[in-house]
Amino acid sequence: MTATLVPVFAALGDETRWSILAALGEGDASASALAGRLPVTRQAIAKHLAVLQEVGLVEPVRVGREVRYRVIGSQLSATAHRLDAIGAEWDRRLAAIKQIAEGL
Amino acid sequence: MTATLVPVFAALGDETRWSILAALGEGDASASALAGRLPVTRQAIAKHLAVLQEVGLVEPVRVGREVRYRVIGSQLSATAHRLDAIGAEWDRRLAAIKQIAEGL
DNA sequence: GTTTGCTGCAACCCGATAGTTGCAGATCTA
DNA sequence: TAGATCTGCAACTATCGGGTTGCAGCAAAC
Repeated sequence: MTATLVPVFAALGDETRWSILAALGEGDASASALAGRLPVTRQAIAKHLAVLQEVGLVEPVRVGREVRYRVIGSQLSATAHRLDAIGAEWDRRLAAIKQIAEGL
Repeated sequence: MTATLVPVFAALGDETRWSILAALGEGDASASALAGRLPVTRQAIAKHLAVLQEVGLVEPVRVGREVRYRVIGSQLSATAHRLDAIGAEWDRRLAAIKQIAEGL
């Protein structure tokens, strides 16, 4: 269902990919259309879109002869919640360790 | 204050780094100590710790002649919340676009 | 004061990946 | 049918990053 967490972060760890996501945020667009707005080649964008699709952050939609891509915001939210849970767990555990260390 | 978002994700996009974070979750440890538990060299771990420190996910603590590292869970939570906000914003905007597209 | 153990720096290797150009195939339009 | 566009595949380059080994420096222990 949801992709494993780490590859999602790897996908999000690239500026160009965020530019693409930002551009897609203003409406679905094809790789060619995005190439007009961003300072990289269509093929480079196509590769990035493949990566984003792989981890479920984006989804292709055929419209005639072109392939538009749409951002899946819920995947972003899901990832955020999993990360938040981990962060909270860490704080909890570290607090426990700290108490032990303080001799309580 | 909080590091820019993208480098944090880049830091979280590596399995070994998660192993290190997980190991640190059971208590602060030095690079040498971690090298005993993980299947990589001390220097490799040192590099990873430098990356993690750079983005504020981890914090060094001198203890005598060794340098222990501690996870900063709150940074993880902060990142999660920023990501969640972005995801929600995206969903909101895309819903609006969808309504427009449906002629409403 | 010598030995032990931990840190830090530098050079190096290699695989992954961001980016490019070029071309072939498919599809809409005139 | 011909021409214009958009996609997809392949080859190639170059940089980055994860990992290694080796060595020098320094703090603790004995």
